[in-house]
Amino acid sequence: MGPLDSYLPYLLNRAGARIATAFNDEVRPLGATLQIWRVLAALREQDGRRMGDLSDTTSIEVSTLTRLVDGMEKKGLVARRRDADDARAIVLHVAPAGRRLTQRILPIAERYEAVALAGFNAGEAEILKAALRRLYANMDGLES
Amino acid sequence: MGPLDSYLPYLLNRAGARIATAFNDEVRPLGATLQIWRVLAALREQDGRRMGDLSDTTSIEVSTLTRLVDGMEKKGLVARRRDADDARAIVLHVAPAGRRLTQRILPIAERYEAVALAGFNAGEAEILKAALRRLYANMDGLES
DNA sequence: CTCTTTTATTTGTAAATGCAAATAATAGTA
DNA sequence: TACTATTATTTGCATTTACAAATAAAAGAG
Repeated sequence: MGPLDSYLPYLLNRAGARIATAFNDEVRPLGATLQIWRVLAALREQDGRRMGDLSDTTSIEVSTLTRLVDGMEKKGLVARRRDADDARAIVLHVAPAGRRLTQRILPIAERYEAVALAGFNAGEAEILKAALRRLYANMDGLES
Repeated sequence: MGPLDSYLPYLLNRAGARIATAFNDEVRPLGATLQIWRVLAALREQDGRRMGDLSDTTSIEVSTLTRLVDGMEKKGLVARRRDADDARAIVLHVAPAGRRLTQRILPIAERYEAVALAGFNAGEAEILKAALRRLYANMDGLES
C-alpha cells in the first residue's frame, strides 16, 4: 500500500468524518445529533419503517438504534407501533415534533450537500454519487 | 432534499461504514481494530508523528487517540517519546510488534482497496479519489 | 398441531467516544 | 525577567456504542 492519501478507504473515511463532525456540531444547538437526523431523514423518505430496515438504511447498529429511538421517543420525535402484519416487528413513525425538527434541519443538510459539491458540475456530481453506490455494492464481494 | 440515495453525505457514510465494519471484523482475529490499523498505517507512512498530527490524519479525536495509544503501548505496538524540540509534544514510534502487525494487516488492506474498486479502471479510480480529496478540502468553506 | 428453527427487537454489560477541564510547556509582551 | 496567552496532551465524566445473550413471535418440519 502506497501513501495514505491514495488509499480509497482512507479518503472515504476522512471525507465522511469531516462532514459528520461539522454537521453534528451544527445540529446540536437544535437539540439534535447526526444520528437523530439520520433516523428522521430515513423516516422522511418513508414513514413507518421497521427497526431493522432503519438500521440498514442509516448504518446504525440495531442495538444502538433501539436506544437512540428510546431517546427520540422520550423527546416526542417519533412513536413506536407494533407492526400489524408481524407482531415481532416494530414500525417507527414520525411525530409532530419530529416533523418540525426535520424541517429545521433540512436547510442545513442542503447546505452541506452544496458545500461538499462546490466546484462540481451536475454531471461530475452524478458520476461521484454513482461511484459511491457502486463502491457500496462492491462490498458484497467480500461475503465469501 | 430528495431521496436519500442521491444525498452525498449519506452515500459517503453508507459506503464508509460498510467498509469499516467489514474491515474491523476481519482484523479482529489478529488482535487489531480499525482504529489501531489507522494509527499503524499513519506511522507506516511517517514514523515519529505527534499525537495531534496523528489525530488529524486518522480522524480520531485527540482524547480518544490518547487512550487508544495507551492500549497500543501496553501491547507493545508503539512507543511514546517526548519530542526533543518541543517538550509539550509526544512523538509516537512503531515498535517491533507494531511492524509485524502492520505486515499482517497490509494484505487485507490491499484486498479491500481492490474489492471496493472492482470494475473501476485506473482512470476512474483516480477520478474518484481526486473527487474525495476535493470534497474534503471543500469543507473548509464552512468555517465562516 | 407440536416442536424446532429462524427472524425481529431489546437488554446486559463492557468498551469506546467526545466534550470540557486540567496539566504542562512554549511563545509572546512589557 | 515576570506575566499572559497559546499550544499539546491528558484526564474526568457522562454518553454512545456494540457484541452477546435474552425475549418474543412467526415459519417450517414432521
